[in-house]
Amino acid sequence: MSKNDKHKVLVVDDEDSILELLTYNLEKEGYIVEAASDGLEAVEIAKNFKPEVILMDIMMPNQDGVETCRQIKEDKDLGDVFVIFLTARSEEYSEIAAFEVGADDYITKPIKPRALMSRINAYFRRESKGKTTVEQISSGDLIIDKTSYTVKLQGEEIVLPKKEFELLYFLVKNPNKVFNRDELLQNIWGTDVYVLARTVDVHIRKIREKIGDQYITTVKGVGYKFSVD
Amino acid sequence: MSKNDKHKVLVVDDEDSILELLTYNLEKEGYIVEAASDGLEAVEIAKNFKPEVILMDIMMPNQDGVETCRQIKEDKDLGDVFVIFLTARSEEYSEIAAFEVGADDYITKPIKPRALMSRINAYFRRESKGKTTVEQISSGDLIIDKTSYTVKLQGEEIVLPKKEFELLYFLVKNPNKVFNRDELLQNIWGTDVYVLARTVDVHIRKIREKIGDQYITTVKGVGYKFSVD
DNA sequence: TGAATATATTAAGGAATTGTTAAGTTGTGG
DNA sequence: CCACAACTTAACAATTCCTTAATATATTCA
Repeated sequence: MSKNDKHKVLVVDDEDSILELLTYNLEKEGYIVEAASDGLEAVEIAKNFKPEVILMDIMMPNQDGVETCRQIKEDKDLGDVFVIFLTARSEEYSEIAAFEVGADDYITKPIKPRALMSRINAYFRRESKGKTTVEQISSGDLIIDKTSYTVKLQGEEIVLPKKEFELLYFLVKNPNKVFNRDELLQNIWGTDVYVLARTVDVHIRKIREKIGDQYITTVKGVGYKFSVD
Repeated sequence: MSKNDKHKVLVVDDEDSILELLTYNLEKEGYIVEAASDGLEAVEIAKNFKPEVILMDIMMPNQDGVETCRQIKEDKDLGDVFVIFLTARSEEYSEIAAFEVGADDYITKPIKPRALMSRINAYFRRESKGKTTVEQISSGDLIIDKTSYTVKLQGEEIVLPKKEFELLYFLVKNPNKVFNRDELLQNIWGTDVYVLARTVDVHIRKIREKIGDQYITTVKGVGYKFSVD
């Protein structure tokens, strides 16, 4: 997962050891994590934190997971959060009760970190798929295809490395618009990656080397743009 | 789903809680649902109810799912019903036994309502369109035959092991599209199998060893794709 | 024009990703 | 129960990519 599209997950459990386990693994995968140790706290945190996924124990003191889920699902600001219950196999909570209040999935304890991560990753992957990003754009004699990471130039197919491709893709998506190096870094490298602005130059050169000099124009003192007549 | 094209689903399981869960979710989606709690009852109900889909546990008292499925498939009035087995992962029932008696799909417990529904909905969507299951696809000088798990390459026939074949098949079915390792795992290994992403590399290498390096392209930092001009 | 500033180019080191091999595991059929 | 094949994991090698830095070239403006 790239650094600039971090997802937010709220974990809720009354056992500290479980919270730690979940938090540790999720953060290792690059998620932003907050933790709550009962249902009341969970609702409070959720309101501000606005997580995309909540991992929550069903059995908790103060307020159980089912009730907490209902409250969260009723809140129109939080309503489309994805709620995953953690249940011990022995627990006699009815699955129906959980799904009636809008739970989306459940995972039985004991928690296997790898399985959990794969499931959460899968969720975010599904989510991001639905969005209609234009996968292929063309400009003049260039065809740029994100699904294959290739650039087609007069019939010839060129595979670009990730950064080069994304840089070119970004410029082509915004034709004739000039971006300075910092803007390009923000958009392609991400907000929390710190590399020198000059790095952009090198990538621009590599792209030009492969597709020719006529597409990307340098605007001195400002930055670069993709030129289209 | 509109009222006049409601579909009929029969659910069969010896655990009441599962029956309830399935019934609840299916009815919420607009299906007409009947329930049976063992194989004998299932056959009885099926004869009158004439469901289009049967969701059935494999392990049941009185008469197990495999035997029940066989009986249903032999009945000429019910023969083209779509049978989906529910299996606990731990169960030692072989997939082969199930498919030999005509099962069409299977789902491993624990049941995730959302995933199940999307699978059933997908089934009915396919049905209404008229199904075309492609068993053989070819690309360039490669012919890939799913019925025999073989790849024909310039006349020479190569038998691939299951995982290798399915991986190649998937890539060929989506030519020029890059998939990252997680996507490949999800699509070939399944959503609830948890193996390391690097396992994909090894399989890719084995495929390349057998068919040559020119077909599968590595897109560094992204994943793999099957390249076609 | 010449100094100052900005970009282009190249090369090199390090970081990250992938390739490859081999050993351990599991499952299957004889 | 053994032998074999398939699958998974782990370790290490090879490669590619990214970043930096150093130098060259180009542009701007006094």
